[in-house]
Amino acid sequence: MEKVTINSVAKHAGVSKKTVSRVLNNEPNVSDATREKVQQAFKELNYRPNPIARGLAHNRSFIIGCLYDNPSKSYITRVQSGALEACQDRNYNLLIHPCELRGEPLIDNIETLVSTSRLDGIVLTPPFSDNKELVDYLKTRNIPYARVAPVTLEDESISIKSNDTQAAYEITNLLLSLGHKEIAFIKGHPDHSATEARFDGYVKALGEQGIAVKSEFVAEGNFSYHSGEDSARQILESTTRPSAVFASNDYMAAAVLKVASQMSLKVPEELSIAGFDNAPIARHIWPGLTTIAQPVEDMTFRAVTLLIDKINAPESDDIEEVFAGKLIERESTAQLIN
Amino acid sequence: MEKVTINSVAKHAGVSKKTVSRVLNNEPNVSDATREKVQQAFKELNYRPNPIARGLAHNRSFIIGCLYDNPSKSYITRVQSGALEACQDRNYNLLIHPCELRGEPLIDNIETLVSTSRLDGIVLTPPFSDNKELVDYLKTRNIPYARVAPVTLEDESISIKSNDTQAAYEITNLLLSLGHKEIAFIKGHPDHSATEARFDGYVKALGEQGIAVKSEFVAEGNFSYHSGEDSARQILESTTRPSAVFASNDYMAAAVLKVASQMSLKVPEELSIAGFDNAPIARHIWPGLTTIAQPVEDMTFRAVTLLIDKINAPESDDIEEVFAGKLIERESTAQLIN
DNA sequence: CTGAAAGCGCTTACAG
DNA sequence: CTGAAAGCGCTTACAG
Repeated sequence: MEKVTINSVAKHAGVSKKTVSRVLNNEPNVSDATREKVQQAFKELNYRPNPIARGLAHNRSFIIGCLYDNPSKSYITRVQSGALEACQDRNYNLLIHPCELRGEPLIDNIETLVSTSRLDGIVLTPPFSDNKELVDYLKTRNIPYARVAPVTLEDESISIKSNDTQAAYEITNLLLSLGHKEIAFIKGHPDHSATEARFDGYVKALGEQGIAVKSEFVAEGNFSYHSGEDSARQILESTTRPSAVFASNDYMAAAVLKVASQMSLKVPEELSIAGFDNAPIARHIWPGLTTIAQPVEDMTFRAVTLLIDKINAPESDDIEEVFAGKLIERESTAQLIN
Repeated sequence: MEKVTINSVAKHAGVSKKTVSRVLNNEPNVSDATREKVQQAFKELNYRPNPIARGLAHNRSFIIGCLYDNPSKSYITRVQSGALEACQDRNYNLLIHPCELRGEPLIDNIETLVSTSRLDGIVLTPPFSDNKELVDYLKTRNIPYARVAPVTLEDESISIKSNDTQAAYEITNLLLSLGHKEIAFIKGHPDHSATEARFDGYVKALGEQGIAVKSEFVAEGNFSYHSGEDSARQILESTTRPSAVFASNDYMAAAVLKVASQMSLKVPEELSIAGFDNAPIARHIWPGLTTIAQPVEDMTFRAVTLLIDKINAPESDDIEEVFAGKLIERESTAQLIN
């Protein structure tokens, strides 16, 4: 295949390459006749602009980086899918960058990423969305970024929030309305600020019913299946066993279900279980998990879209939006039987 | 931040930019003294070569595309993780390209991808690894590619194979050795050639024991959880119920477990279940699934590594390697009780 | 062993 | 409305 460049097109259309460039970028100041002639040439030669050359001239890479450190593969896939869609809409590429928060020095790692890949912008997912050090670094380096689901860190930047506290409040209220009073809670990873947010919702709902939070009913998990197992044992083997467990993600909730099976506790008859996230496993196990569905794809799509807009109009205002989660009732929760 | 380019380095080190370029690319013909001077300048200025400029000059993008259409998110994540590692080792970037085999015209889609992103190479995962049309297109376009887990399509190219037939044979033999004779099978998606390969292993193992394959024990799934559910109902509600079900991936096996629970069939006491892939769900449900672990990350890592080598030495021979799967026994299979 | 020139395919000022 | 020149940051021939 002979290379088709802006020069071939210019020659073919009998205009200068600058004019071709103008048509390419939908700039004004081209006569309709010329524009059509050039577009005709595009078609006839099957011309595709070379993004690398364009990137060099613009000093842009048209690449967005996506930073994550999350144990949930389904979460990551959903994040990617939303980010990818937003990139494709605007002719950007997506670079994925898994990275351990507690691994090698974070800032060094990101510094290398940014300078070797010349990212135009970066989208932060939990737990990075709340990482002050990182956000500060990006700010001083003047690298555009957007945050997905930040919780604790207030920051003037594109922020697409979820309302974890409200969602956890709703799911706890569901359990309360089913007659449960002894409701245990399994916390997530301490590095993720959603952990506290979800716990707050649980505490708030109990508080409104005048129910005290019992420390033996609160276990420290870390969002992993394994931690859910340990937490479930600790909770279910305590002398006063709860009638419901609210695990702050679905993996841990699935682990509670496993432990319950092993202890021959029937779910939901003898134990109600609720999760969070609506991960695939929530509907792939039996009984299916009552949980909160977060619009993860939509949130990431929005974050990346706003990020790209920002890159192209740096003066624009930073936007903060909240996307609500949705309660999904499945078979793992039921009315308390006395 | 002032931009640090090859020119700044050259000025700082008191040499020409060509010499800097030579040091950068580890070319010979530079005196040790000069080389050190330049490297010193790299450090002092904290110089990072601009890959876009390099790409333009080389007519290279240093980007590898990863093509997939797979219902299993965990499979995709594992593929990505292996590919990413290989790319990072060699300073390439990874572009992910989910794509529906039966969606918009495949070749058009890939044509657009290749020409807009200027991929240097592309790694094909199932079901694309066996897609003759696609492989032919890449060949005529002279785009380097590597195939992960191809089965049916013979092709002179980098191919990292798994041995699905052998693995399915082993898992069927395990069930047979546990005393099972009535073993049902759930097939995968007809577009994936692993589907037939796995079925072949099942047929072979039964054949060696003189057991006929009963058509009512073979269900047509498509690798999705939902298809597993339908298949499980069909099989378990038949008049002569099997004592074991071998589903050709773990999602479908998990669905069999769900249906068994709903029918109050105890697993593994009354029904043994085996899966394939060792997806996370295999150990996240209870009882855990007996399955085959494939070294997916290693396979993809190897494929991408060889692909990048090939890009840099187009004359090199194409390599074909086979990676074996490993049988993992968990709680979902047990000795047949009469 | 080292460098000046030209070029990769596009764009941004600047002219007209 | 259109174009000739210079440049993005690097590399590939070609000289010396």
